[in-house]
Amino acid sequence: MVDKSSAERILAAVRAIPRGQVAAYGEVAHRAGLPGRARLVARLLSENTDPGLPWHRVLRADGRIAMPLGSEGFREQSRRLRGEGVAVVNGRVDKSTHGGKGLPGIDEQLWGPPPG
DNA sequence: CAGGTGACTCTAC
DNA sequence: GGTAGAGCCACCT
Repeated sequence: MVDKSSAERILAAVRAIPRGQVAAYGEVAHRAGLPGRARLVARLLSENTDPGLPWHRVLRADGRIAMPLGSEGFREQSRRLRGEGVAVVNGRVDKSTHGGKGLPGIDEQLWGPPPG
């Protein structure tokens, strides 16, 4: 793995996000080996058309969905997240209730520094 | 080459 | 908890 295209690394990092978990644009970019390219991640997701890509697991740094409430993409993202057991409240991912299912803490799984 | 834009992020108030 | 400003990178006009 020397250097595939930045896009491929980013897409790989997004696909690497476990089901029921979420990651921030900057976090994904960092994992992809592209620190500071959060905007590049956003642009890729906007251009991406792969239905198998868990793009809905990518949120902003504050846990907010990176789209206006009521927007088509917003509803799609929130719906998919809920389908995975992730609670979405007011356009924001609830990392406290876990949906009341006893799911692992999202913030402790992926929001902190990446595991070694 | 300069200026504007965006599914971003950080710091300061 | 919020808003405002600046920094950031890739792309378009």
